[in-house]
Formats: sequence, C-alpha cells, structure tokens
Amino acid sequence: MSEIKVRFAPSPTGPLHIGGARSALFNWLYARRYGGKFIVRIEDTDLDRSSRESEENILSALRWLGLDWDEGIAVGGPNGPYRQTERLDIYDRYAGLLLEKGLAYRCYCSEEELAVQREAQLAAGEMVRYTGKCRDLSPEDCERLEREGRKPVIRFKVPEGGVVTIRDIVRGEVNFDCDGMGDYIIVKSDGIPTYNFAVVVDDHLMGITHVIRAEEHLSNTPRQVLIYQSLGWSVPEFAHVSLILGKDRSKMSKRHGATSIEQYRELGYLPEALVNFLALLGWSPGVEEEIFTLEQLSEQFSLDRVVKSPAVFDLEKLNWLNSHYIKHSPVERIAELAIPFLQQAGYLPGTIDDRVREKVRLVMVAIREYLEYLAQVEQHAAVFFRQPEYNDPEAREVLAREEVPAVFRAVRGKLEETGDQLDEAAAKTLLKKIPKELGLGGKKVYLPLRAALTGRTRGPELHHLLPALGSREVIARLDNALAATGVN
RNA sequence: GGCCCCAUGGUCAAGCGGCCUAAGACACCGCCCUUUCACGGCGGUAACCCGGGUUCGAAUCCCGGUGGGGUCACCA
Repeated sequence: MSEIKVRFAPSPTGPLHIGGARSALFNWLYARRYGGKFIVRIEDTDLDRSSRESEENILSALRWLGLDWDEGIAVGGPNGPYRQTERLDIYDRYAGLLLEKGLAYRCYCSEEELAVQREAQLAAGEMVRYTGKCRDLSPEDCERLEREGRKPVIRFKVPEGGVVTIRDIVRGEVNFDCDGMGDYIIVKSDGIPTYNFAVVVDDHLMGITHVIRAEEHLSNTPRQVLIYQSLGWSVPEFAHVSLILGKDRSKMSKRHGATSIEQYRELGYLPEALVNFLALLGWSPGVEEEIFTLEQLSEQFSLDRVVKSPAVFDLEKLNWLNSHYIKHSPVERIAELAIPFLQQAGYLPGTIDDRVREKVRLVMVAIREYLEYLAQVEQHAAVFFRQPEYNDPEAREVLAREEVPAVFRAVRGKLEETGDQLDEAAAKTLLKKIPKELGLGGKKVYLPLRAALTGRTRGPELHHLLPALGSREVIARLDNALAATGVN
C-alpha cells in the first residue's frame, strides 16, 4: 500500500475549536503512527467569514499543541498552494471539465427564487432540495438569462435513482439515495467553488489517502464521492469521528463555556494535558493507563479503536489531567508558565530578574498541588505577595493563645541563626526543633505559625511556606500577626 | 419533517456470543497518610434504553420502538 497521507483542513473563520483540534490530533496521530504524511490546508472559500487572523490563530494553536505538519500552509510542499483562494484556477479547470462532460450545468435561479421554493417545499412537507429547473437549459436560454444580468452558479447533476455507498472505517457501510440530494452547487455565482467541490479537488490532487474528520461531514460525503466518480478519481478512505458534545448533549458551542484551544491556553492549561484529554475523547487505548504523551499516543493510535458514539466534553476530567501535569512537570517550567498569570494578578513586576524567578519557583513548589489550571495562581499565590488580613475567626482564635508569643520568639531566634539559608531542608529541621525545645505539642507551634504567616488555618506546608516567604518576611509577619490580634 | 449516525454507571469508556454475579479513569462518598488544607494510598456507591427474535447461551448478532445527535445553504 502506498504511503498514508492525511490532512487537517480548517476554515479560518474563528479560533481553533476543541473539536477541530481533536480532528487535527487524530490525523496527526494517524500519520505518525503509520509513517505517513500530515498536511494542513486552509479552506477559505467563505470570503465573508474567513480571515488571516483566524488562520494565524489556528496555526499557532496547532503548533502550541505540538502538532507539526509535513506539508501545507506556511511550510510549503509539492502540492501547493495550500490556501484554497489561491487555487481558484485549478477548480475552474475541473468545473469546466464537468460542464463539458455534461455532468454539471449552469443555474440561473436567484437566491430569492430558491428561498421561495424552499418555503413551499417545507410547507408541503416535501424534501427540501433543488428541483433541477435549470438542468436542461439551452445555450440560447443561458445567453438570454445572462443578458438579464444573472450570474450563474454551477450545479452538479446528481444521477437519478442512484445510491452512493460509503465505506467508513469507523462506521462501516453507509448508504445514501441520490434522490434525496438535489443538484448541489459546486461553484458559486462569484466563481468561488463550494466546500463540497474544492475539498474533493484538493484531496485528490494532494494525494490524500484517508479523510479523517468529524461526523458532521458524513452527510456531505456522498456528494463528494459523486464528484470523485464523475472525474474518474479514486475515492479515499473515510473515517468519520463522532462529535464532541456539551454537557447538555448538543454540539459544543460557545454557550458550553470555553470552546477554543486559545481559551484553554489563556487559562493556563498545558498543551500535553489538552492533547491527552482530546485523545481520550472518542478514542480508547484499550489499556488501563490514561496518561499519555503525544509520542506515546502516536505509537498506539489506531482508527479501529475510535469510538462510534458521541462524547460529552468533561471539564472535570480535563482539570484532573491538567493538575496531574502541573504536579509532574519540572517545577521550573511550571514557574515560568505561571509568571504571566502572577503578573496579571499584580503580584509581580513587568520585568523578571533571577531573584523573582527563584521566588516564583519556591511559591510554585508550595502551591502547585492546588492548581487545576494556572490562572488559579491568583487566589493560591496571594498569600505570598499580599499581607494577611488576620480577619479569619479561626486564625484569630489560634493567635490569641497564651503560649503564642513565646513560640514566635523561639522561631524568630532560630530564623536569625539560619538567616538566608532558609531552604526546605533548613525549614524542616527548624520546624522540628521548636516544639522539642519549648516542650510543647506540635499543634501548639504549627497552627499559630501558619495563622501568622497566612492569616488562615489551612494552606501549603510550612516547610514550603518558610522558604518561599524568606526569613525577613516570616519575622515581619510574626510581629504583624501579634499586633493585628492585639495580643502583643 | 426527510436522510444519516449513535445508544454500557452522572461523565469518558473496556467489552467485539460463553472468561461478565460487566474492567479502568474522572466526579462523588468513606478510611488511611499528614499535628492544617491539598497531594498520595486503600475501599465504596453507581450502568448493559425498551420490546421482539436468532442461539444450548446475548451487553455482544438481527428486527422494531424509544431516546439523543448530525445534516438538509451561492458555510465549511
């Protein structure tokens, strides 16, 4: 069998959608798994809605996810150009061919006329489709209509009484009656091809062997197959993957919350978490393991383990995966990623030096286990950058205990000995010594200490808290806490 | 409404005729760890849409129903 070639062909009408990202991922994985090629092509034939900005956004989202492509937009290749609006002459050629062979014809019906007709069909309970009014127009008719100033579209002549059978890798055999289709438009009146036509020409010319895409395209597939056949081209393999649904089980849309890769990126989700999550939505590895890198996925992915039924997007599971990756990545990386969020929260200056970077690292050591996504640092890191308020009743109660001043004096003494060498190990030994030396239970030492440092009775480990705050700040907070609770 | 797809716990899903008194994960609950919370470990609650067939035997195959979804554009 010849080399596998797949593609992701987004239309640049908005940011990369979760569903689009999964399609891209599946294609990429399939190519990598079987040593094939992955192409990215831009389907921008909708002139009104397409934009270069969206195109850029989509490409950068793909790169961010780690999905690179062997051929296509921005990287070039032997089958370019890879933007459909730059291939108009190619579509013209094949539309002309179809016209010549009598497999397509010009239609002069106006959009208004068509709308009226559609209404009538709907009202009569009939199938909504083009009636074929212009099918047998004579050249003279055409000339007359053009003189009236009408701009024709080109319609594909759907064979009557035919059946198109699609062999879909995930769905099996699916049949469609041609009679339900109506002659569909392949070239719009402005000369731009429609999706159903351009996609076929491009997929064929680019040598695509497998079309892996979302299920919403399934009902378009017979129209495309008809075009392959009429042009004498071989039909690629199809694999229609079920849709990703929102919580209410309808197609994912903005009202379901964040739907673009960009949004998740901005909230501080890691690309590997998104990739891992998306891979598991609609595909199953068949083993109990759930954590996979892109690389591992590309070794295991196969279309025969793609699930047929639609999948509900489960944010809870994404959060779990993301928190997993936050906890298991090198903390330096997490700290680096957290910086913009900390800046946005107003905790950090615009420019970061090594001292700040180290502080952030210590903060992230302390709090990363609390995070589902990085934007949550705003609440969890506050204690490291803002003075505690000491208005929590529980904390106040703890700080008011009689042994507290003595405990703090002891801590202070130890800190002055330790000075700048307050790393995690030093903090641990220091913390261990205090109760012993004072002859107090741990609870009487640690709870007030925590309350003084954070203004609360719960939070990160003390041995993480101490290094992240630093000796000076710890001492200052000890004093502040006593002053604030009026015990001093 | 026509056409098409789908149907295992709340969610993702394993299962492809006997191994199922149905895996695993998320979420939830409980216990343990921890002189905090969380993390982590252990355990628990919870599912084969309904009705007919086929078969010695069906979550698995077939038919019907029901439910959900997609699609019916000069959008992709």
